[in-house]
Amino acid sequence: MSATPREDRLVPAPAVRDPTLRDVAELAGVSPRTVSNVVNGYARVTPDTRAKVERALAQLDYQPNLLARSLANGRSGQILVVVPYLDTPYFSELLQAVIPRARTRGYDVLIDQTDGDPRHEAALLRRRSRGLRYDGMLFSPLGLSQDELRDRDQALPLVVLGERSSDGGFDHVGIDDVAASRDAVRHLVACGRRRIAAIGDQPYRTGEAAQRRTEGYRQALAEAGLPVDESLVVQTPRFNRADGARAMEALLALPDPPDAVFAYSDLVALGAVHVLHRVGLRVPDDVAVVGYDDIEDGRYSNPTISTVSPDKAAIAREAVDRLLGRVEGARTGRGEEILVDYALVPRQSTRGGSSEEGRGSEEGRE
Amino acid sequence: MSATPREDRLVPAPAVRDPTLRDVAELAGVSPRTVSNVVNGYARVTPDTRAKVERALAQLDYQPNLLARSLANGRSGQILVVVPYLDTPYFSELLQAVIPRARTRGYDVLIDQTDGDPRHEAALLRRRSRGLRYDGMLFSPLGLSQDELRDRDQALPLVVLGERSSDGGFDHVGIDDVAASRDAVRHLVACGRRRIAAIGDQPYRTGEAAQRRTEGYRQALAEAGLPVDESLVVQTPRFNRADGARAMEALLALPDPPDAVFAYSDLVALGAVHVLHRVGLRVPDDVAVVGYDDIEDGRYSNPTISTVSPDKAAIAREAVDRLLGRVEGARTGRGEEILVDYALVPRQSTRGGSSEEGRGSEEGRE
DNA sequence: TTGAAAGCGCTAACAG
DNA sequence: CTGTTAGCGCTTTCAA
Repeated sequence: MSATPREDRLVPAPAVRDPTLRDVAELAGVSPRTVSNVVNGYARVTPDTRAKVERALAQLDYQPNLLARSLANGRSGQILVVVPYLDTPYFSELLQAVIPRARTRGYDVLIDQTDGDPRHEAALLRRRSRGLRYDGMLFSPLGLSQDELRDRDQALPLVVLGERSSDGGFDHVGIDDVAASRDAVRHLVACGRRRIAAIGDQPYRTGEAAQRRTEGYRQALAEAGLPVDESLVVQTPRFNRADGARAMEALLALPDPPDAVFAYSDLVALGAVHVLHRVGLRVPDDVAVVGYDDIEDGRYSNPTISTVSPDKAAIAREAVDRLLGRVEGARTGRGEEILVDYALVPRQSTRGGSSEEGRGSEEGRE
Repeated sequence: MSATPREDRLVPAPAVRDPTLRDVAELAGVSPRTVSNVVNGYARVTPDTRAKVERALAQLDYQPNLLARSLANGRSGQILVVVPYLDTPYFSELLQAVIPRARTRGYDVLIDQTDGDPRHEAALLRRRSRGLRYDGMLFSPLGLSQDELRDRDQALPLVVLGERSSDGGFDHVGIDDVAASRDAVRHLVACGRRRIAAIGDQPYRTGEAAQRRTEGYRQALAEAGLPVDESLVVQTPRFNRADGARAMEALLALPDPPDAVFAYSDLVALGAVHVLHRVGLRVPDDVAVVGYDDIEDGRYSNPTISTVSPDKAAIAREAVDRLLGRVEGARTGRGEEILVDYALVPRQSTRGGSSEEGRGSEEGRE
C-alpha cells in the first residue's frame, strides 16, 4: 500500500474528501490559524508565509466550508426574504432587485412565501433567531396587523416592506401610499372624470395598506369637490386579476357605473380592463383606469396601464442596506421609516393614443 | 450574587443564550445523546425518559441550531434553485410551485438568478459541492450548451429544467418541445392560416430549446404541405415582451406579412400582440397568435392568448422529488429524462370570441 | 506575526 | 435503551 499524503488512517479514507483548512496548513507548513488569516484577510501576514499559504491554497483548490464557518462565527451569511406570493409580478420584480443587492454585500437569499397566511407569517416572526439559517429577514406581510408585527423575536433583524410603521417597532421601507393614491386620483380628475371608482379597499385590521390608498382616494375627491359615492368603493380580498375582474363586474352592474377606476394594483387594473373589453366598453374612452405598482405587464398590455410607479430599485437597495446594517451591528436603536420615490406614469388607459413611452417622472413625489 | 440555574462561570454569561441540547440534557438528567434521539425520533426511547426529556424541551423552549446540525451530519437541508430571471412569469410561477414542494419534504430553498450569463451559470455548476450551503441544485440554464452542462462537479445532485438531455449526464424534467410546438402550429393551420411566422428561434449552440420549437414548427408546416419561408422565422436574443415586439415589427415590414404567429413564449406573444394593436391590426382576424408557457398574463390579456400549457405543478413535483431522491441517496446512476404532460389551450388570440375558459386539455399529449 | 487549543451545537460510532 | 466521546471545519482567544 503506497503512502498517502495524509496521515495514516485505520480505515481507508473516503474515495475523495475536500481539502480542509488543516490540509492547507499542513501542506504549507503553517498553522490553521495562519491559513485562516490569509483566507479572510484578517491580521497582517508576512509576505513570505502568505505566498506559501497561497500556493498551498491554489494547489489544493481549497474552498472553505461555509457551514463550518457559519457555526463558528455565528453568522449564516444568508437573509430570508418573505413574500406572500412569488408569482405576483410586483414581488418577483422586487426580488429580482433584492437578490443581486444582497449578493454584492456577500449574502445569499432564502425565499419563503406565505400565501398571506397569518399563522405562517406570525410563526416566521416569532421563530427563535439564534441558530437559524438566516441572519435577518426582509418581510412583506399581508395577513398581519401592526400589533401582530410587533409581537416578534426582537433579536432577529427585520425590515418590513409595504406596510406603514409609524412607531419605530421595526424598520420599514415603502412609498407614501396616501400621497401616491391621491396623485393617481387627481390624474383621473384632471382627465375630466367625475364618477371615479376605487377597487381594492379592505376592511380588516390587516388591510391598512389598502386603507391608506382609500384615504388618498377620498382626499383627492374632496379636493376636487366631488362627492364620495360609497357604492363606488369596492372591496377585494386580494389584489389580483380575478379580484379586479369581479369588482369591475360589480361596478358595471350599478345603475350608474363609473367613468374611471382607481385600482389598488396593476393586476387589479388588468382584471378590470379585461372585463371592460369583454362587455365592449372602451378604455379609456368609456372608462379610464389607473393602476398601482408599475409591473411590466402594464407596459405591454392593451391598452397600456397608467400607474403609480414605486422606485423598486430604491426599495430593494434601502431595504437590503438597512437590514444588513442591523445584521452587522452598524445600526441599532429604533426602527426607521424610509420613504422612497415614486412617480405617476400616464399611459393609454387614461390618455388613450397608442404611443409607448418610457418611465415618466411627471408629478413625481417624495 | 444569587445562584444561577446554570453551572457557574468565570465570566458573566451573555445576557441571554439560547438553550442547547446540553442544557436540555442537564435539566432532564439524561445525556445529550438521548435528547438528540427524542428530538429526531431516532432510536426507541423509554416512555418514561421521553416524558422527562420532553418536559425539559418544553420548559426551555428548545429549538435546535440548524447550522450545527448541518455541520455535524453533512446536510444543509437546503436546495438551490437557479433561474435566469426571477421576474419572468414562467419562472416565478414555477418557483411558486417548487418552494412548497421542497418545504413539505423538509427543505428550504435558496434562489439565484443568473441573467442568463454563461460564466455565472458555469461557475455554479463547477462549484465544489461539499461544504456548500445546499445539498442539490435545480437548474434552469440559458447560456450553456449541453456539453457545458456536462462539465460540472458530479458530486452535486443536479436536476435540469427546460433543456433536453438525451445522454444521461443529469436528470432532466420538461415537456416534449418538438411535439408541443408541432401541436401549436397545427392549431394555426387548423384555423385556416397559411403564412405562419415563428418568433424566437436562436442560432447559438446554447439555443437548443429554441431550435426544438423551430423543429416542431417545420414538422407541422411540412405535414400541412406548406412551404417554409425562412423570412418568417425570426430570431430573438431572449423570450421577452420587447423581443416579441421587435420581431413583430420586423415581420410587418415584410412585403408579404404573416397571417399567424407562433411565439416561443407567452411574453413574446404578448409583445407581438402589443405591436399588432398599435398598428391597428386585429387579433386574431388579421393575425392569429399562439404562445408558449401559459402564464397568467395570457389568461387576462386582451385578447387572451392561446398557448402551450406545460403542467407546471408536475414539473415542480417531479423535479423536486428526483433531486431529493438523489440528495437522500434513494436514487443513483445515470440521469433520467422525465417528460411531463402539456396541453394546447386555445383562447381568443386564435379563435376570437370573448368568452373566458379554464385550462382545456384538448389536444393534450404524452 | 504565528501556533496551540478551545469551542460553536449537534450527530453518531461505540460501548455498556 | 442510554451514556461517553469524538468529531464536522472553521474562528479566535491566549501565549509565545
